[in-house]
Amino acid sequence: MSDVDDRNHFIRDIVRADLASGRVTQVVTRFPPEPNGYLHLGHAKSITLNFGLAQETGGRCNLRFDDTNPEKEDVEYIEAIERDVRWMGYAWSEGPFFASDYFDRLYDWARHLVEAGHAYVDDQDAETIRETRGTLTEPGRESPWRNRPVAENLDLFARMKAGEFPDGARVLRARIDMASGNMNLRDPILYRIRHVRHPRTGDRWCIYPTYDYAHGQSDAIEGITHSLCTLEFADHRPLYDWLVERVPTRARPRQYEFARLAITHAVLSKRRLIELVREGHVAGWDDPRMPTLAGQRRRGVPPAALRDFCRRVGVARADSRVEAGLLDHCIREYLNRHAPRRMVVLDPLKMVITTYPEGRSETFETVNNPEDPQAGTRPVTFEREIWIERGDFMEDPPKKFFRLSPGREVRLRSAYLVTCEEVIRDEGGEVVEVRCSHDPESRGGDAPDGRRVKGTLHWVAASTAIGLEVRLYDHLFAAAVPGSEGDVFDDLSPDSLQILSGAKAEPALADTKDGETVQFERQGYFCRDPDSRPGALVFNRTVGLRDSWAQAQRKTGTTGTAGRKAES
RNA sequence: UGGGGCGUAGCCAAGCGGUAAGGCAGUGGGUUUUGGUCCCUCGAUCCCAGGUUCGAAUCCUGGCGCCCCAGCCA
Repeated sequence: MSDVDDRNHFIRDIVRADLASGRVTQVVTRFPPEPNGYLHLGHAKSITLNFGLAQETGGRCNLRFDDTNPEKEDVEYIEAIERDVRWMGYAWSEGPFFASDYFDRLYDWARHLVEAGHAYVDDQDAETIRETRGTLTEPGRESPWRNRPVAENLDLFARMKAGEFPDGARVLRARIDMASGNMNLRDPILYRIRHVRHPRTGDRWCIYPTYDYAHGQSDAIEGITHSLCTLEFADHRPLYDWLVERVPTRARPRQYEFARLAITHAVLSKRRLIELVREGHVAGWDDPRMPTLAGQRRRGVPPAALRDFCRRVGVARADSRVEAGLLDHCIREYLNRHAPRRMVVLDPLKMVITTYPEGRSETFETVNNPEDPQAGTRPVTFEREIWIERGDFMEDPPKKFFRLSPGREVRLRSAYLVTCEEVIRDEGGEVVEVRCSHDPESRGGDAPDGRRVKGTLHWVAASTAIGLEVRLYDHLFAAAVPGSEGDVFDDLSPDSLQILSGAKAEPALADTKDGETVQFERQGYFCRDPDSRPGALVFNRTVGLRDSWAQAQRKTGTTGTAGRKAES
């Protein structure tokens, strides 16, 4: 994993060429979210691209809210977005900016367009405008108001602004070409009347600029050099250029489009995400199963892993869908080197070491992270009664199962080699306890005679164990491409959340803070959830460890071990 | 039958006329007090068909397939 992005993509080529040719002396990009929803993985790609490009070229990147449609926008989103961008590891030196900061200038520039005969006030209603726009194969028809005198247009536009007309009564349109093959050039609407209170400008305005008009001009105002957006805006580029060339500015921002991010087993459209939240399919915007940045944060995904993911995904113009497994890989790679190890038993089975004296206990210094010597060690208490993972014991094991089974010797991590001598069951035949003998010579986990055991188990001393709730999350959608065969919600996975309430952990786990991610040895990475309270910890599974044993079992059709799901 | 894009290995993605990078997934093997990590191992002639060229994934022509556009959303 590396934040140094050495791989190339076409936008970086363009940026470097512009710098080399002197077209620009400094790269200025912007990340322009509309505050009408939470940021998600798709935005992470854009954030990484925009801020990353500015960072690596010594330029700057503005956070700019595209708040031109007060009907859908809300301050709640503004705060969430700022928090998420910061969490991704990026900062803006000035601002944040808002398109609404430019409403006055935008209005003046619109008057300028009118004066030059490039825009006019159209009295037609929405329906008429739609009908006269033509179709994909037929040209549109010009509005009867298209050739209105400049003075009249100016007057009407001023009165629109003054609030003299009701919503939808008139619009300001660019005067381009009703017969263009590009629908965006068929006299696109620049301003519409909306008597709606704006989150930031309040009631000062009742006319609001459309995206097409506001975006490019805001770019010009901010001195943006490279305006990066997704593919569906490619058709808007001619309009983007048309406007910026006719408005009184010397700035010449250029728009470049790249393919938006799509991921398997997930849905990334704002509309879908809002439905998931509103209809209660998830616990909220920050549900760990959500592809929102808030959700990923709560899931325990490190921002560095997300940046790495975006880097690996690349930037191109081909529509694509990345496998969710790539994100998992990035998360594991980062956490493997950074997350301290702890022993936690998710599905406890009691083990009594019959040869170990009752009442006695001892402490072992255990390494916190074999990948990071700096992480140090911690003491772990061992005693006669401990908890082991139920799935680590099988009375009648399949071939190559090298965990515990009758007569078999395994290692208890950092402690002793133990051999299963007896199995205790309840009336129902359920195994409730396994009894083992231990080899006192194997203190620490190695036998002095050099004999080897194939299995190493994690365990937790019974008397000092702390209980906790563990939430095992899996893909929200079972289908790789949700909705590809019907309704999206039919593809919601029934197994996306499994709650384990009886897990047992070594005491050191209590020393974590909310949001901290640790590795539960042999199981996966887990992040302490803010729902945690003293004595009632809650951990979310961020991602499971790779599990070649479970994978092999799946392949041979054998039932996998309980509580283990690596999932790709 | 309009306009704009895209098509390189299961999934991403380099390549910009000189004889197919890399990552993920998968395979086989080694190391291992996490069946984790780590280390080796194995895969494509580039949507198709013609053409230009000593030579083409890269240029030309013609097909085929997929995506986007008819919001006073962004």
